Amino acid sequence: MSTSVNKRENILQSALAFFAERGFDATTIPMIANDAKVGAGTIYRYFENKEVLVNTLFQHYVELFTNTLVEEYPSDHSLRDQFHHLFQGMVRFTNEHEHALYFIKTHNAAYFLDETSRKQFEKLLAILRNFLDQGREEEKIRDLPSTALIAIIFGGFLELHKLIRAGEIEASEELLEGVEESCWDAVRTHK
Amino acid sequence: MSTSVNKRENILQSALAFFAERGFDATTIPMIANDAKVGAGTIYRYFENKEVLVNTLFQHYVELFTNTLVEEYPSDHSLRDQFHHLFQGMVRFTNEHEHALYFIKTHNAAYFLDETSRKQFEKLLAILRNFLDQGREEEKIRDLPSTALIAIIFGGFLELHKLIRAGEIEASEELLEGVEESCWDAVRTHK
Amino acid sequence: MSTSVNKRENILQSALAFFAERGFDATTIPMIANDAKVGAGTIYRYFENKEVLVNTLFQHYVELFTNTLVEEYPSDHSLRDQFHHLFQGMVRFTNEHEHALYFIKTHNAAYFLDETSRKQFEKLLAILRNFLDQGREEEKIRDLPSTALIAIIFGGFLELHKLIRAGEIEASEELLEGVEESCWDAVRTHK
Amino acid sequence: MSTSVNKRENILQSALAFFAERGFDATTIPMIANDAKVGAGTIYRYFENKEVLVNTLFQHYVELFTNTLVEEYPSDHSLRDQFHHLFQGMVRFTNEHEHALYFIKTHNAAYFLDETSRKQFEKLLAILRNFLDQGREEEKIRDLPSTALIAIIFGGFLELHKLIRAGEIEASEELLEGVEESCWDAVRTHK
DNA sequence: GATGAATGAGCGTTCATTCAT
DNA sequence: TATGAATGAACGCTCATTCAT
Repeated sequence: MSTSVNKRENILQSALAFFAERGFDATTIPMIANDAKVGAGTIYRYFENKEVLVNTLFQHYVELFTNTLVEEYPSDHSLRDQFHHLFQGMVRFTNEHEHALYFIKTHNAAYFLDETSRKQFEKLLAILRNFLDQGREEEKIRDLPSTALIAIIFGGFLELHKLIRAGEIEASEELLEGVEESCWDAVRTHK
Repeated sequence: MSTSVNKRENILQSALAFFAERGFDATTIPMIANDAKVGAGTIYRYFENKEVLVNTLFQHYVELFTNTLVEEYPSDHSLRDQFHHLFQGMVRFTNEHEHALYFIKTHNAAYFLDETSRKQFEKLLAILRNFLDQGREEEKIRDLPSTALIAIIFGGFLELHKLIRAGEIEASEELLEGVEESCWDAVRTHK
Repeated sequence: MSTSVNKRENILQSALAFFAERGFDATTIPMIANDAKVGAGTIYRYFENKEVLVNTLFQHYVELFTNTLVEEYPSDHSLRDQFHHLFQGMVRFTNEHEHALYFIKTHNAAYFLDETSRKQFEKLLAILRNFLDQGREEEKIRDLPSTALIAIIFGGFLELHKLIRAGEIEASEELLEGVEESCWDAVRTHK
Repeated sequence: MSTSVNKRENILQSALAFFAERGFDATTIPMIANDAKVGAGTIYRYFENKEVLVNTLFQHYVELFTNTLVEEYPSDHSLRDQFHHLFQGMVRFTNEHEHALYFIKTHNAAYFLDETSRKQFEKLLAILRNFLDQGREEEKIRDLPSTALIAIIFGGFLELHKLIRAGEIEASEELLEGVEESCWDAVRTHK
């Protein structure tokens, strides 16, 4: 039981790391099994097949990320504060789950995602969209489709994250503040 | 004669579309052959193997994109004009080559790229880096690593492009102007 | 456990028979798998690839044959007795391993043999060469290159063996004694 | 016409060299076509397929060799002289057709030979068998199956020939005389 | 429940053969 | 007649998945 939970968790962690680093298609079940220190067959006791595994992983982390963004959401603070909360959520989530956001980003349009995964991802987008739509009504956010703005924030942050992961730049406090400011300037109106 | 050119071109176009949509590893030679309406073996008359095919494609489009950015570059105009030139280059290139930029973005760090491909891609980055470094000296561009800013522009634009390709938003003149402005605001200093 | 050993052994036996009968290039993995009653993939659990399989087989039987020739070698008997020992070794080895010597003969110069295989085969030749060189010093063996004499014995015996395997002649005690005498007369001096 | 004859001849010569050096299965049609300086398709104007080509070649050279042995056969000379004639025939044939005898030897039991080829080869053996049977009646040839004796001569001579081809020993007059004597001693009775 | 040996579908690739030119 | 571009069957090999232990 406790063993089982651990095994399942080990499998998920190993799979996450490989999917993020090499992608779903370049990752083999033996690789995951080996890294998770379980038999290859054991993976199939916890996950029907490789696609179920990747969807489970995707849904889990999208939900976790969604919760991170939603928790203690400062609805009654300024729009800038709300943006800060969201951006900090990204940062914190990435710190806590090294591979998760990059995995989500590189696999969110993949051919093997099922309905549930796509819907889960939609829910995440909805939160960001709500924020932006509200801001646009107040004329504090640009009159561009929310999806486009999300793309800029998400895309920017995650390409940055990729560089940090690759060791090409260092994730200092200053850098992150600068990037947050940059993203905010990308999104807000400059009357 | 003309047939051969067409076959080679068909293979390249089919491969580009699949690589962009599913990635290199998830794309099989039979998929490409079928889509290009040639026999599987025919692909090997034009390309030594799958890796040569993907490198050929990568180098071709990185070079084409680089040329697009470099052509008629307004060196003596304002930084904003230069940015416009670069952004318009992206837009034009993407209009002319639907899958190319997305393919470049999703494969530029792939394990199967050869030296030439990597160097070719470095040349492209150098152009963008030069632009940003120059602007930073003039204190018109934020004091963030160029790679990070490139990530924001590239990432933002391409996530947007992905949405356009997916048909979720429409690529109107206004939208693109708005996104350009948004990217510019992400990158420039706001005294 | 015992199953695994058997599978490996079955694969080796099937491969040996095909390699001897049709040659390495004309033998396909599916042929071997089918004959050994294993899945094609199973072969790769035991042998890294087809070349490793053929080299394993080659080395195994060359060593076995070498040992057969060396065991209880009558160094202090007459040259004729030594020849008898070697010839009997060939006969016995061929009786115990139907296809092995023919396989060795037809593949000993093949392009796919690795260093170890070549060295192993050299060791076998060295034994025969030593015997002949010693005899030539005593002027009991013809003054022809040892390699040439080995070729005559080996070639003669194995062409004979081929006929026996093909069922065209029967391997009686008398026949073998006659052939031994014939080979000995081919090799020795007739003062 | 003359061109055609040449093309056909070129194809046969190139095929012979490759078959002798690498074997039938390791030889590709493009290899032959390239070496013969004809298009790959051209080969199929002269030979229905690869197997017909190899059978044509086999039959041609077996017949040629047979004729070499039969020509000017000294029926009324001594057995030893007849043997000399046969052995000289082998030598001469090998000098005139570098790859032919080795090709015949390495392919005479191949799975792809047709009925005609096998019969042709049988005819060649019959000549040698006749010689031996006659000698045995006179009690000048050992009482061993003719096929076995042929195997010794053929096997010995051709293993020797292989060494010469490989450059491991030189084909001097003396060597050949010595080998002939050796073969003769292998075959004759030593009352 | 956990394992990993075994499987075979399907991959990338080669090459005998065909056929439009 | 001669060609070589094109084909697809079949190769060697990998790996998701199964199942006896």
